[in-house]
Amino acid sequence: MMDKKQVKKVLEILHQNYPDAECELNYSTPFELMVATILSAQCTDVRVNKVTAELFKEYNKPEDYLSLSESELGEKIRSTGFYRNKSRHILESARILYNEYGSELPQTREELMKLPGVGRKTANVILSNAFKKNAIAVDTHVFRVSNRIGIVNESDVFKTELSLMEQIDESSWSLSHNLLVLHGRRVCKARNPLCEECDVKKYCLYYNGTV
DNA sequence: AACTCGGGGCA
DNA sequence: TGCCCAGAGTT
Repeated sequence: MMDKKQVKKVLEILHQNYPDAECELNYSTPFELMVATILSAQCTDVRVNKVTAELFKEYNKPEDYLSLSESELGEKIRSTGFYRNKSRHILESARILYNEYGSELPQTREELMKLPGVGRKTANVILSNAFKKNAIAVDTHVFRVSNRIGIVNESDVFKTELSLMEQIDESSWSLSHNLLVLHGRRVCKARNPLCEECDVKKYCLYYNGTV
């Protein structure tokens, strides 16, 4: 496993490759970020962006969802997949936020994870991205890329989250999440990763161990 | 830990 | 046609 100095070097290289990383998940309100992140489960980013761009024109606050039925919202978000579950979760969460939180999102992980459809990953995205709480969200990209390179060596996403917090300075947790996601999407793909055009391959355990 | 939800894009 | 994608909930 890499030491912190090597990790920092890898992240610096990735940052040079992805200067747009800060702009990821830049929704205008925490509620919009929550909805978009719920929609993102097992769905590509371009489709989520396409759906939210249309949806948020009329439905961008919890109260906007109170009069929607599950099937009505389901049709609007159909193309993101799992739309019946997502529709139910979004409507239930909107109702809870309206009734119990004055339409504002809570800022603790415990309260966020009580909202239907909000798991640990989504809660951490909201904390780090909307509230700057310095959480680090581990999705499939972050899990795969950080373990391949050797930034961490863990068997599940929760342990990966804890190890990443040890390996990365707190001030760059949020940025590092975005860098690892972008690298996972564009280069370090789940299947057929583009190792030859990867700029951190010289540091990568996966590349140096298997190729 | 395994299973289910799911439409759309791509080979 | 078959495979895969910004996860979460239930058992």
